[in-house]
Amino acid sequence: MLDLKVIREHPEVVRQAVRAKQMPSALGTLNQVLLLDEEHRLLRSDLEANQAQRNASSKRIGDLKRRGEAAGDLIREMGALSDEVKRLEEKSRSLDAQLQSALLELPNIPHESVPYGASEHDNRVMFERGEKPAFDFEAKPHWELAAAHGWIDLAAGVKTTGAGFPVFKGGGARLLRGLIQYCLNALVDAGYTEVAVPLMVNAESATATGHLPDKEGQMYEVTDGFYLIPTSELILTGMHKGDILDAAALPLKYTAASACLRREAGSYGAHVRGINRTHQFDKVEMVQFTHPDESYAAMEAMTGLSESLLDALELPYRRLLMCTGDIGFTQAKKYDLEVWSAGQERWLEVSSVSNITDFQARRLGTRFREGGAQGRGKPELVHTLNGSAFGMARVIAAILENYQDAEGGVRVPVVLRPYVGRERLE
RNA sequence: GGAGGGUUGGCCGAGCGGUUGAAGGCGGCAGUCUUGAAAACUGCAGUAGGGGAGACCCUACCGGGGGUUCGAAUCCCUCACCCUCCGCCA
Repeated sequence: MLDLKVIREHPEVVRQAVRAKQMPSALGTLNQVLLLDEEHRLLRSDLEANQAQRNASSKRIGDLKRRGEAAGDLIREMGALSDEVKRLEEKSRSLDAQLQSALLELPNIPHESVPYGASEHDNRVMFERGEKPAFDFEAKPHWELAAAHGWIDLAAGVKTTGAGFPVFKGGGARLLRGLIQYCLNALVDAGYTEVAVPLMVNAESATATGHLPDKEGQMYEVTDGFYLIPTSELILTGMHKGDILDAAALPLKYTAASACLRREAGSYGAHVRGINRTHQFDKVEMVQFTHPDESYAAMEAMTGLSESLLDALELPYRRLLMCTGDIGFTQAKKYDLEVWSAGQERWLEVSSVSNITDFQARRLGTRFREGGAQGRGKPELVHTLNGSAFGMARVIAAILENYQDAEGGVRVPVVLRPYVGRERLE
């Protein structure tokens, strides 16, 4: 959610942001916000004047009664005033509700370093690192390798659940577990606090993080008002809803491994084959709460950390600076990391690091000050960031494809061997 | 699932429907005293919105939302959460 004050004072900035993010429908929302805000403010000053008079008269009635004097006239007078206050309060509530819901539909403002672009084609490749493997045999895509060895059983997933719910078995399951463990340990070593999260969120948290209102129908909605988490970000970020953090404790850094559940409505075709895109996948996520002045530096550090893991896994990758048209609703700036997948000969997005600035924090009410909740001074909104140290499925796809050998087996990346317990999967 | 009890400021804890934004205590900050510290004493301290050049002033907020009333932290309804007991269960 944006700062209403900023919208009011610099509507042109918001207008430009909405255009850059390719959200023309939000232009109408912006105008609506401006109108509702104007109306609401006028109403409030009227309301408050009436309330002030009501309070003063009530006080006088109290005085008169205490002294045993008659207050009948004043009480009769108050009836009308009180009705008016009630009417204005109701109006104000309704306007505020409309304003709040309109406000939820305005996207975050992109950072000045984000290139303008209409679609994913305008993203910029910042650099490419690592050697693409060269084979003297025909490299297979991961789904063939996995099927041949039973590492990933798509059919079993279809039987028990449905398409897009892969079952990992044997070496595949070991590789998955090893990779998760490796990433978590590395992040804990880098100063992140490990968290084990609930797999469902309530609507309030999902709204605060900007995942609701859910126009794309990305989240699975289940009974009792819960949603299955599309990423542990919702929990890691939502944890500090309403908190006033201690400035000295910033940045707070959290990491969690969790299953992620996404509807991915409308996806089809070759690019979703195998485990390129699934409804359920495991992801190790990082979240930071930072001082506003530190968030862009933190973003670089988070991205660098993810990259160092890819370096260690010896996977070739590249970093993309996402353009205005391809960064998400909540995001001010975003980098994607893509790993080269030798069997498919294409880049797979495995990580995405975003600075949300104060967009979530405002809705969450997550602030900081010297001394924390009991401290002094004005609480100020923190900045939140999130990034993945990988969607596991795609990294596994890339490992299978890049590390395959002529015999149809797959070498295990050196750093994973202690976790997987073997040097080669066959 | 059933039956009770609870939710007040950073924390603990008062609070008859009328000067209660809220006693008291703890903790915090500043000062007096002290060579320094402690103790003691004095003072300052919530959040959000609005007005004013400023001193200040107004409004809302006692778990959330509604209601009763001239007036609600106090009465009523409702929802959420927490605790205790029973049942079920990994």
